[in-house]
Amino acid sequence: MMKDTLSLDDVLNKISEDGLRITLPRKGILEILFESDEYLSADEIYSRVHKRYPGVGLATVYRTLILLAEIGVLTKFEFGEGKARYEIAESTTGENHHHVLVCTSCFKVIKYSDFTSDERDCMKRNEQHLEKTHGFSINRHVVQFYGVCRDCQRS
Amino acid sequence: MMKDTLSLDDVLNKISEDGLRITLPRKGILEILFESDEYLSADEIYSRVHKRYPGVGLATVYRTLILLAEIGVLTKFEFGEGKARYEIAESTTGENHHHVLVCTSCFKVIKYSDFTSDERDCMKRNEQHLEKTHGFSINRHVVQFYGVCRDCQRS
DNA sequence: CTACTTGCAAATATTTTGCATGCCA
DNA sequence: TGGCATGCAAAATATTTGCAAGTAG
Repeated sequence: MMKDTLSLDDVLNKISEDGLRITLPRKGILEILFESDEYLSADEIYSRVHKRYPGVGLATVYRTLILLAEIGVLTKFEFGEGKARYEIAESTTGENHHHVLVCTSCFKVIKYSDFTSDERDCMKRNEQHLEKTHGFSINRHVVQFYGVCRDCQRS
Repeated sequence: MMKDTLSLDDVLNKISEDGLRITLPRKGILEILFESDEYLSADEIYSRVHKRYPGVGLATVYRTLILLAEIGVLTKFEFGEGKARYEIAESTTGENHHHVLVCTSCFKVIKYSDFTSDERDCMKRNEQHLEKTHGFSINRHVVQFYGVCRDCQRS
């Protein structure tokens, strides 16, 4: 039985197990991602990593993000801004549900976890139903509510 | 009480009511969108419109999509491909829920409407809860299940 | 008429790729 | 040491913008 949340060491182990190399850019990028509790874009990650480890280049950030998403330790999101954002996956195997509130005016993203247990049950039932009826193997799901936040409503 | 689904005429009326002009490019783009039941990207819309009305340019397509999304007759989506896709909104005022199954391998998008009524109720309850607790004014929501489709599982 | 729209080309923004060099295991 | 990784620059994509010319109302 796997832990609920991934640690930096879990990820480094996973990288090794997959026959990939643990390098400074990879560690740096993971540090930044683990330190942040927000969805980060590639250039945000780049500027933070590059400040700490000046050798690291933008192309490596992109390549690393793709690779980490492929091995399941990162999740990629898009919120209508025209660029992707990333976050450490909750786990490589278990639940990966991402429920957010997005402001279409300022692109603030609020993750909410105060959903009722029936939302969870409902999504679970649905996932099983869809896997069966459509022959999909489902890995994760995303629930996004789009609207205008309190601050933007005032202006 | 408004109709459930938007017609081309509804949209043209809305454009006029908003003080905007009804032009050939705008009509052409709307024709294409109404004829398709899939999510279309800007360049897909462009090539179809341009074939029918050779004068229409790509920049106009982009500008029109932004404008139509702003007045609420189009909805913009992103499925992790790195580009946006658009669809006629279900209505300018009522329910705008979009539930899909996305293949992360081939980017096939399946809209499903065979969700149980409790999924609908659940989302509705949640929406109201979130509006209250976070002060958002919510316009629409998106539910996306990501996985691998039957065809891609074979390869 | 007049101001909203358009087409085209140029500018941005984001992401990907080629290739010689670097460095982890 | 061998081959995966990296950095840089260039390329590929996607989207936006400036501006003169067109046209709907």
